[in-house]
Amino acid sequence: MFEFIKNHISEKIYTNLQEFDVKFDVDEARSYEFGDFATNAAVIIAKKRGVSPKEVADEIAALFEDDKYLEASVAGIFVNFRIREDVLKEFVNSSLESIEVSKLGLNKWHLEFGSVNPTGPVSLGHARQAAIGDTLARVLRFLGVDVVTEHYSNDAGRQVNLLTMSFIVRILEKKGENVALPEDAYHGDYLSEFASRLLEQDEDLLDMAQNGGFEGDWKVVFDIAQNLDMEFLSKVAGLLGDNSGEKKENAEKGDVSEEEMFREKFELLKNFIVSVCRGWILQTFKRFRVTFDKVFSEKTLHLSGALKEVFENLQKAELVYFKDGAYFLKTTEFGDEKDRVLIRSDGTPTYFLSDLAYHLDKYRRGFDYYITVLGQDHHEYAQRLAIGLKALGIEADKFKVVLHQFVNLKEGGKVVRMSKRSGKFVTLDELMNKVGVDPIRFFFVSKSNNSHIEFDVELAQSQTTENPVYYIQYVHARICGIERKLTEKGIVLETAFDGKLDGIKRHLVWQLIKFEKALWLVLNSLSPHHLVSWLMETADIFHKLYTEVKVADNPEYWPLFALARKYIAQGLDLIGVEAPERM
RNA sequence: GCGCCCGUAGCUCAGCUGGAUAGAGCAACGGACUUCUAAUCCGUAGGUCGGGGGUUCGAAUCCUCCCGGGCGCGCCA
Repeated sequence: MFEFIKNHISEKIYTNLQEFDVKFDVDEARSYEFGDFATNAAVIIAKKRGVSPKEVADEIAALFEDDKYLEASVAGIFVNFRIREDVLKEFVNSSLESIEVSKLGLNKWHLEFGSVNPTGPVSLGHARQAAIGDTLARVLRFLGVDVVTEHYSNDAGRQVNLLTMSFIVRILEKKGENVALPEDAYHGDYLSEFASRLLEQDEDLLDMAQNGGFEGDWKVVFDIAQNLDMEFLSKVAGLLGDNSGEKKENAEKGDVSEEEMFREKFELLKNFIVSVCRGWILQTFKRFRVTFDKVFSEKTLHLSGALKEVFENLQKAELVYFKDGAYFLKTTEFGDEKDRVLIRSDGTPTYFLSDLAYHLDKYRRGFDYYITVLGQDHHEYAQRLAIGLKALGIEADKFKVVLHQFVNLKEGGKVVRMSKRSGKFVTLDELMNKVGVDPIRFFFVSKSNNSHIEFDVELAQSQTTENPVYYIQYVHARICGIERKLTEKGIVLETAFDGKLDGIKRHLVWQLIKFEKALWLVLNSLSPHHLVSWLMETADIFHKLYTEVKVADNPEYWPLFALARKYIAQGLDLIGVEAPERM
């Protein structure tokens, strides 16, 4: 409806005034008092013609004298439009059937978000990323887009080796060994807990691992854990290349098969603990009402030779050179300030190379757009990635990165520093335990992506009733309450609207029409907060209407309430927040 | 030093593809529950839109400089 009327206005002006080469705006009027829509066409066209804006404004207004949908009025240099009452009524009655919005068409979009190293719990930063990504996915789907959501799991490389090493240390601790956790290891308590549960053969831990993709033999993992010793740990340390000075001399002498066996054990342990962490992460996201169509493992790219292929393609294109023992990509040829390493001097691929392989994989799966939601700290990386994609010769402008600012946690008026490796942070699970899902999902998408968020834990706990999310949910609960009450009394509720649409009642209908505008704003900015603004405004108008119109005495207004509930429920669903029937 | 983002009411933030008196929530103050849930409503108060300059008929919005804050500038991911 919104987009339809908008187009109707501009088309009518273009067609009748024949000003094809000017660009003017048609949008919602600045204030509801002025009208529903407004255009600045008069001032733009007047300037071009060299006449007064008033003259053109009158001309435009005259065009709409017998318009089917609108009545126009001139206010200074603007022309304002009001939708006719019968058109509004028609909107109400058809929307009671189903909410219709202009669709985007048959686009296929790929959305990647909530991608995290499977090395620990979900942090608040990732939670914001997931809330944004999931809301975008829901909105896009509502707009008719074919969406695939994907979680990319960085389960290869040094970080997961470090994780495994930390896990081994924790197991040894449980077995009574006197070991210290290295500085750069993962210090969170969860690994210690997982170690205990593994040694106790806790079935729930196995479940978690299997949810995270573990397919190995659980008994074997248990055996390995049982028989871990300090020697094993020292071999692991060598594997990490921590002490680069003492490159393994034992490799020369050591029994090859023994070395292979050690490797195998290490890989299995790694596979297990990585799967546990990934299962945990996915479980947390699920609780946060975020699910993914696909979980993509970085490791599979290494195993399939995808990295090698990308590297060789770049080599063939003569974009790679060898220097200081490492292979560099000539990103400077594409505007980067310096060239980037693809393969390190120790022969291992960088994250950059595997990420290029990952994006090529996405590209080959064939989408119209590829969205990646990342924290603001990745902004420079995002640019480099775009450059890398150009080097690969794929359509880089189909890839869009949505950056969001951080979540700062405040406790006692102080900003809490969060770091995963130190284990000092508040996790999404903990926060959900404290305040529930709804306030968090709501809060994380209620500000623009570019805006920093200050999350005050105490405030969230102590003042939950003052959270705006309840203001919106209360609309839904109130309407459900009325319906219950009236139905109990045996009052038959109207299913079609034919009352008078004036004052606040008309304002509400207009607000519901603007739902479509809010969705398109989300689409164009890829920032979900516009939808929350709409929800707030809608709740505001509804609560006013509620005090003004007593449906019990005026049952003819019931369809307006029913419609408000429908829209509020839809809006809340799109941001992943529940619409309760009572509060 | 370079790059990205931010600076709007006491607090947290909308508004930024230029337009008509700058908005909301919270906090403050004063009212409204024998009436569909007061987790609500009505009212009051609160702003040189960080600062200077520029473009324009018109700037919170665009350009530029300055000040202040966050983040990033690895053969980490």
